[in-house]
Amino acid sequence: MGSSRCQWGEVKWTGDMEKLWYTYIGSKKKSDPLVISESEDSENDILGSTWEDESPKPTRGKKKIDFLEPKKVNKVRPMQGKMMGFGIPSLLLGRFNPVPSHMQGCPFFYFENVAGVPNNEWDTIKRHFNGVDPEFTDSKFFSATRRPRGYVHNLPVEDRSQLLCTPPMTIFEALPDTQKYWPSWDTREKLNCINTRKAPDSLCSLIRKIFRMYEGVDIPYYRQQEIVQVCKKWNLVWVGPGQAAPLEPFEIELLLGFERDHTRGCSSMTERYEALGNSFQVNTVAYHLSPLKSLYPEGITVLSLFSGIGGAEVALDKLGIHLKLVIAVEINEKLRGVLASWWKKSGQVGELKLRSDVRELTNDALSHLIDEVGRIDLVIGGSPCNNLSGNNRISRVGLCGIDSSLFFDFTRILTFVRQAMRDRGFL
DNA sequence: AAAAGCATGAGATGAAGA
DNA sequence: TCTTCATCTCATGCTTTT
Repeated sequence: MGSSRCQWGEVKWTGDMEKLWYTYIGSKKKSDPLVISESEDSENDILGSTWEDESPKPTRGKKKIDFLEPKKVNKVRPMQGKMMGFGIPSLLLGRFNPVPSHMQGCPFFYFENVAGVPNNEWDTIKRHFNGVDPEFTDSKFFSATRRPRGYVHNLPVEDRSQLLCTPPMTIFEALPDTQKYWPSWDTREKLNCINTRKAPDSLCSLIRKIFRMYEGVDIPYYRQQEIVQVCKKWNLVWVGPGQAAPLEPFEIELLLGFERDHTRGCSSMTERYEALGNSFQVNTVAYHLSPLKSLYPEGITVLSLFSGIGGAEVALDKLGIHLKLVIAVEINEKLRGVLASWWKKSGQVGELKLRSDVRELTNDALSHLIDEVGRIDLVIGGSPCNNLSGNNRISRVGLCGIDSSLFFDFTRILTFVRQAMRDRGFL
């Protein structure tokens, strides 16, 4: 059942292919119309007549699929919403509680993590920041990719500004070469969230085969929907006729607001995808950090935790804020190298201090460090999200997870630094 | 040894409908 | 106001290939 004998040209649709296809779509349902469609004769499938006669029965618990042509075009979703609406925050001023007085002032702090966390962990995060509300922002308002994130900070929100160099805001603007291959029925304007893994080539060749199967005839609407579904799920773009492919690292770099080949220093493609998937979207962060420019005309001293490929540093630099001194803490040696090479390449004249592990920044170590540097103006970073991300099906256990628990080092370090600044009269 | 392929859903959100 | 339904998610661990 389901294994079809129908054949178009050289390509035969086998049971194995079908199984793989549905694995990639992510559907558990084996009673989807694909099976029905190819059980009997394939002629009707191609012509689509079967599907127009078939009245879609919205059975409970099953996924409803439109068999007919779409009646209306995609609606534009309103940009505002409730607490989790991910609007541009300046439009929502007054919605957030003010930062408690004892959390205001020097040093500023800026913490980032994924928006969709289990167990109401944002409440826990808020509690560990002494009641500072997270601000939820989606990078789709600053770039061509989605990236819904929560940011806890005590930065001023008045007089924010975006980078003068506005990034491409749509897929076609970001990837103009792909436009001529984009099927009309793939109506995406924004890419989904960049993650840490590349889509497998087997999926892309499967899509190629499907296009070859329907060579000369229209691809049925339900099949178009399936293809769009996998493209969304795996963030594929069209790089040839009927040919979808994952984003190249340099494309992700540009989408996230970095220079091309920013992560060239990584030791492998796998590592490069992983580092980029874990990174900030530079323009979004720059928007939040923009008020710092007028506050620190002489330059800024930054403690950057979980630095990764240096999204925070790049954002500050793009804002034109002079980096007097950056203490960057990053456990991956290659990524420290990426940051160091950017530091040199971008002509920084300030000092870059590299540390490897936030856990090694004990109170004693911090004390020494602060004696050495004097004053810290900004503590910034995003702690590991693997135990929080919805993509994790194995160990999505929350903040207590083996990696995500490093969050508590962020607040521990922040508390110590704030106290030290207070002791030195910098508050 | 290193890199890539492959199999693995729940849970939250928000729009639309009842 | 309540229900339904589509949509999306900074991934992990094992196996296979290079």
